[in-house]
Amino acid sequence: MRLPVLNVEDCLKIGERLKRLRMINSLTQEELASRADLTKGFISQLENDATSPSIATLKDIVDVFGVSMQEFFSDTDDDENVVFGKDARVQATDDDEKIKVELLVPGAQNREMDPVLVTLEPGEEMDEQQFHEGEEFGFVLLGKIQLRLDDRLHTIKKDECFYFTSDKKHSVKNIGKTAAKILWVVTPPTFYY
Amino acid sequence: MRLPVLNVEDCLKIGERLKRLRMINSLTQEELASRADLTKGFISQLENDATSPSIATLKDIVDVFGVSMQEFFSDTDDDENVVFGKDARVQATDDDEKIKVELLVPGAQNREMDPVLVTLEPGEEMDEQQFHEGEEFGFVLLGKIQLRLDDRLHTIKKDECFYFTSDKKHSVKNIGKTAAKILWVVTPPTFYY
DNA sequence: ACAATAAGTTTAGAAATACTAAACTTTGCG
DNA sequence: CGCAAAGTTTAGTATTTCTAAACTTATTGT
Repeated sequence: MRLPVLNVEDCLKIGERLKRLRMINSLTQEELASRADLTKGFISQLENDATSPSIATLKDIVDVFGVSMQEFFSDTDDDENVVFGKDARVQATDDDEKIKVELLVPGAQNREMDPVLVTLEPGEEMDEQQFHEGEEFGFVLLGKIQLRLDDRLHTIKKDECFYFTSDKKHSVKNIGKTAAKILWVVTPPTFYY
Repeated sequence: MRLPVLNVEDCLKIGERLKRLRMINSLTQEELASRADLTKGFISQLENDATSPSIATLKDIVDVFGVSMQEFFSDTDDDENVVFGKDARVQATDDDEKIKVELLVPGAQNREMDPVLVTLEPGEEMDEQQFHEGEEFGFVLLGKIQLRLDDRLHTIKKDECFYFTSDKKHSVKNIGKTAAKILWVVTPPTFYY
C-alpha cells in the first residue's frame, strides 16, 4: 500500500473536509469516533493528515455525517450549513479596532436575517451612521449597555434585549465596567460595518 | 486497517466503476496499470473487488481517466443521452387534434431548450395565447407557413427558419397545400400546449 | 487563580492489507 | 490449432491502518 503522497493530500484535503464536517455537525472527535466505531486518536490523525483512512472507513465516517462519497469529494459547497460553531465566525472588524463585530452566519446570501456578535469594551460606543429599512433585535449576553434611539436613552442589562425598526438613528455604548457582548440580528441583511 | 465490508463494496461498487471507466477509455488492464504505475494483477483484483485501493492510489487511477473523485463516486448516470430517435418522441397533443406537437427531447428538466416538432395540416393554425419570457427558433422542414408576430406577417418556406423573442403575440398557420412540419425550439423551456 | 475535566494530539505497535512479481488461465485471432 | 494478448490467482513483503494509552492543550466552574 502506498504512502499518501503530499500532493494528493493537498488536492484532496481529506483531513480538512472531515474536520469541517465534524464542526458543522457539532461533534467532538470522541463522539464521531464512537459513532463510526473508531478511536478518537485516529480521527485526530485523519484530520491532521497524519494518516489516511481506507475507503471503507471513509465511507463509515461520511455515513455518520449523512453525506455521500460524491458530496464528500465535491469541490462546490452544495450543502447549506445549518449549524455554525465558533470557528465559523467571520470577524468583520480589524483586530486593532476596539469594537469587535463577528458574523455568526457567514455567506448571508439567500437569508432573511443577519446575526452578528458585537463586543464592546468599557466606555466604547458603536455608532450607526446610516439609516436603512428593516428591523433589529439585540440580546445583551454580557455587561450593561446604553442604547440611543434618536434622542432617547435606554439602559439595558445582561439578559435584557431590544427590538426596534432601523429607520431611527441609533447607537450603542458600553456603560459598564466589563466588556459587553450583544447578540444582534438584522433583517433584511445589511452590511454596515 | 479494516477489511472492506461486503455491503460497502456493494454500495460503492469501486471495481465496477473502475472497469467501466477502463472500457470507456479502451484500455487494457496492463495499459492502465502502466499509466497509474501499478501492476495489472492489482487492477484485476480491484475490478473484481478482491481488494480495495488506498485513497491515494484510487486518485492516481482516476487521474488516468481524467475523472475527479467526485465524479468517480457519482451515482447519477453522467452519460446523458445525446441521440433521440423517433421512438423517443412524446406526443403532446391528442390524436383527434388537428395540430400535432411532439417533444423531441423528453425529460427536459435541467435543459435550456425545449425542442418540439409541430405538424400542421393545410389551412390549420396554431395560436399562442400567452406571452412569456424567452426566445423561440423555428425551422421549416416541410411545406409553407405564415408566421404572425403581433401585427406582422411572414411567409416562410421549406428550409427557411425564424427566430424571435417570446414577448410578442405569435401564431403560425399552414398556407400550403401539403402538411407543414416545423422544428421548433423554445428557451427557456415552457409548456404551453 | 486554580483544579478538574473535556477535547485533542502523539506514540508505539499489532494486525491487516495494499500492492508486487510471477505463475496460471482464459480469450481472441490468424 | 498455436500463439499471444488479456485477465486471474497466488504467495508474500513492505507498508499502513487503526488501536490503546499516555500526553498536552483548552475550557469551565468555583
